[in-house]
Amino acid sequence: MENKLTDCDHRHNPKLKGLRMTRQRCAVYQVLMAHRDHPTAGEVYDRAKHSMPTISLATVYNCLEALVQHGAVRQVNFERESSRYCPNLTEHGHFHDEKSGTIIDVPLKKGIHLSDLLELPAGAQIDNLEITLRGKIIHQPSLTTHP
Amino acid sequence: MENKLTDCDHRHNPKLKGLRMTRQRCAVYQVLMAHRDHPTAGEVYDRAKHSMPTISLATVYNCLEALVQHGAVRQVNFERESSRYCPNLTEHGHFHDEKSGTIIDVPLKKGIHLSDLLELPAGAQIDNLEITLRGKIIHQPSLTTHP
DNA sequence: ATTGCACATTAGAATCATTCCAAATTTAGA
DNA sequence: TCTAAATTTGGAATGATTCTAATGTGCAAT
Ligand SMILES: [Mn+2]
Ligand SMILES: [Mn+2]
Ligand SMILES: [Zn+2]
Ligand SMILES: [Zn+2]
Repeated sequence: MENKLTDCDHRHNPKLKGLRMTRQRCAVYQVLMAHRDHPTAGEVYDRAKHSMPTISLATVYNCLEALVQHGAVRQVNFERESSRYCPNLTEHGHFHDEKSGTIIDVPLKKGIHLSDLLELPAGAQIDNLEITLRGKIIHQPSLTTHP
Repeated sequence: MENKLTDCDHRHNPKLKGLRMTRQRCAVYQVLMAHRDHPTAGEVYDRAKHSMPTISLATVYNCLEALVQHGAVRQVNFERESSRYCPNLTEHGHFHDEKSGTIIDVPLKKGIHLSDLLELPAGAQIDNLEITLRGKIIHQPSLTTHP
């Protein structure tokens, strides 16, 4: 995937409106948008160095924090592992496949209300919800037959 | 709440069956059962020292790990904060009240299936589910009137 | 009740993701 | 262009957790 300069241009990307844009933030943002997976800060650092060999790890942490605060990307945590960063802004949880180590986005079904699922505390105003799943992908024998 | 010696006795507590019981594991387990809140390892350490002043922090970590592996307590993580430990073995999520810092158990409603809520990946076998909420408790003005 | 040994405890050192620091640089609006 | 405020940077600091290796103990089998 090419680096589109407009990715980091406020005029074309409303998600970044109001966030002061630096070369470094642009590079970090493009790293996340390019693969749409869930890299750690260290992995973002490695990828960002391709287009900007002088960027520092501290800056990658700073940029990721700015993007998260701004709501342009999400931070994802599994147990006590390194934080990961997610470019998918739709409501979703995360499935960690223990076999492959992959993290898979798990969309919430439409029209589901939290109060349908949980006995929420009275007066609770929910600012943030995180749903995390761990397990294995079992290969189902295909039901279709090969003639 | 009193320390009941039988808390850590395999004959009276099936949750600990098969787990080799030491004075330290008993003390740590009793700490968790006594308050039924969500202390960090450091907080468990401080409390355990009341009944066993010589216990070490490394041992508290070891005991907590053993109890978690055994399924006798649960480990709970919020973002990158210190792990917390939970004695409630029923299916529930956790609400972190940003005002008070308290963590409140949030029971799952009966008869809810994950597949009702999430578009699970095909063939996913879920070994672990974590639901984490962050927010504030808003005090509702009471609807009852005082004469 | 004794014994043997696999497993547990302990203090302290090591790890390592993340945050902090303070000096140099850059952004973006006036 | 000029300036103030924000950002970047390399390196040091932090802090929760894990590791190490010496010592101690639970408990099943005798
Ligand atoms: Mn993994
Ligand atoms: Mn808090
Ligand atoms: Zn995601
Ligand atoms: Zn709980």
